[in-house]
Amino acid sequence: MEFKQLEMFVAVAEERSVIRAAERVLRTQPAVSMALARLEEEVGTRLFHRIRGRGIELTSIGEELCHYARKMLALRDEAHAVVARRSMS
Amino acid sequence: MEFKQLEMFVAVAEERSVIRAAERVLRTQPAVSMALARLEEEVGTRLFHRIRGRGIELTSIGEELCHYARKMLALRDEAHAVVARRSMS
DNA sequence: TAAAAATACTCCATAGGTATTTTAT
DNA sequence: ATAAAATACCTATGGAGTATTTTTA
Repeated sequence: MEFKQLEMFVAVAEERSVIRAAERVLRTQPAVSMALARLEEEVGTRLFHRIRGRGIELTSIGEELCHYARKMLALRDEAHAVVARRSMS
Repeated sequence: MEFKQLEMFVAVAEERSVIRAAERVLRTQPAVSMALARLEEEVGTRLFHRIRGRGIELTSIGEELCHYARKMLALRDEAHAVVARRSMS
């Protein structure tokens, strides 16, 4: 599990689309597609329902993971901010 | 910021030694040393006081980041556990 | 001179890009 | 026929190992 993966995962969850998520995170569609595959591989479960030609949306386990993903990303940002603030004062 | 880096960072903080941290996380001393350097580079601040020939210990900013690091790692583990539990039931 | 971290270097794994294929509508 | 995701293939970046150097006590 990597922060980069989590960013892509959350983007796909929110956009309900790999292509749009890819634009948002400034990567290509295959890069995002494979990142999801690796994440699912790692956790050993499907995180999305794929509807070919239509889109993609979270499974219920995916939704649960998505909550955690957001928390982790938020913590990372907060950590950055706190360190940045303290290091300049 | 990567989870791998955070694991190494916390290990060094707790062991107060790059060498011992490296053993603990099953990596080599230079690997850990460079991971710390990259993390410091990224956040733009010193996270440790180096006492050559003696050891290494957290700066006050390092301590603050260490709290966040532990939280992020704990969340990751919790996320794994939750997904694993739900995916088998 | 011993103990610990940093640096130099090399190599390899893999994340990511381009191109293409598959699948559902 | 279109739209979207998956797959194949290739390349380059950078993480990690071995060997060595630096530094302080």
